[in-house]
Amino acid sequence: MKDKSLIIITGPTAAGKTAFSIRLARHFGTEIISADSRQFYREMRIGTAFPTPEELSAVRHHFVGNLSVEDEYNVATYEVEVLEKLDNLFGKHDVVVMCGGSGLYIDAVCRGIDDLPDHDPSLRETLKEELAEKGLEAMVAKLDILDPEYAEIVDRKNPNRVLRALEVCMQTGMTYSSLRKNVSRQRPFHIIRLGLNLPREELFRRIEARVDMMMAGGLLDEARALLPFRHLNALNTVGYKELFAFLDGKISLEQAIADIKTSTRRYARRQLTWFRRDKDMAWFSPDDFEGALEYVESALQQKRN
RNA sequence: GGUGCCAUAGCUCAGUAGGUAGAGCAACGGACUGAAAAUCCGUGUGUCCUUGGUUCGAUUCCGAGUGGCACCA
Repeated sequence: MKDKSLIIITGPTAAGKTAFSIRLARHFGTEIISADSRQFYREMRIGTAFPTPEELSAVRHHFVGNLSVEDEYNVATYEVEVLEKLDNLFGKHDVVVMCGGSGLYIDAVCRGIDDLPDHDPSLRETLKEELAEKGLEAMVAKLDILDPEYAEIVDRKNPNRVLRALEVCMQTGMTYSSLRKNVSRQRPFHIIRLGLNLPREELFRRIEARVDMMMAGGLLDEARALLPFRHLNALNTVGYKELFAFLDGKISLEQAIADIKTSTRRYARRQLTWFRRDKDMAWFSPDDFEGALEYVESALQQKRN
C-alpha cells in the first residue's frame, strides 16, 4: 500500500464538503468514505444533510446510512471498520476520498486511538445516577482516588470526561491514565488533508439557508417519526433536539428553527477550533476546486518520490 | 388628541441613594481518546435615545423633544 493515498475533505458544517468530495472522487475515479458521525444513521436524512440519491449514485459511498439509530456504535469500531474498508478499496484504487466533519473520527483513522474498553451500559447508568445524586465534586473525588494521575489533568468540570475515566478504571481495575497512551500509529498509506472553509458571514448565511431548506424538506416530520428514539445518543443531535422541544410544547416552532440555526453555528465554530490545530491541513474555498486539485496533484507527486 | 409607563451590550433585562455600568443568551476564543452534530472552559464588545437645565461632575435629578407600549377619547 506504499503508493496509496487517502485524501481527506473536511471543514465546518455547510461549507460544501459533499459536493466537493464527489467532484474529487469522480476526478480520480474512486469512492468515498464518510467521516460524519451522524450520517451513519439511515433514519436521519434530512437533518444531517445526507447526500441526495443523485449524489449517492454518482459516486459509491461507504459509512453513509449504514447504521440504524438503535445500533450501538463508537469511534473505535469506526476505526477498525474503516481500516478494513480501506484495505479493500486500495486493492482497486490508488486514491480514496474521505469526507466529513467529525474530527475525532478522522483522527481515529489517521492516527489511531488507544486500546480502551467499550463502555458498559449498566455501569454508565450507575455512574450517572451517582452523579445526579452526589454531584460532580463527589465523582471527581472518586477519580482522585482511583486515578490520581488523570485526575490531575482531566477537565474537572466536564461530567462526561470524569465519568468516562471512572468507567474505565472500574471496568478494568487499571488506571485510565495507564491505558490512555496517546500514541500515534503509522498508517500504510499517505494522508492528504484538505479543509474547506468560507468567510464566517457567508458560512453562517449558508447554515441558515440550509436549515430553512431542511424545514421545507420535511425535517419536522422526520423528527416526529424519531420521537420514540429521542433517548438514544444518535438523536442527541442538532436539528432534532430543538424540534423535540417544540413537539413537547416547550417552545414555538419559530423558536425551534432559530435554535437550530444557533446550535448549528456553534457546532461549526467547534469544528473549526478542532481543525485549526492541525498544521498539516491545507485550506481552500469550496469554490476553488481547481486550486485544491492542483494542491492534491502536487502532494501526490511528492508522496510518490 | 389626552394621560400614564418605558428607552442601558447584537437580544432580553438588571443597576447606579449623582463619581462613565453588569447578568443570561448570542458573538468570539479554547479544550477534546469508545457520548464527539456530544461534553466542557474562558472573554464584555456600550454616544446608558436626543437636547437644554441644576451640579465640581448627569446614564442617574428636572424640563423639552423623539420613538415605543398601554389606557382614555
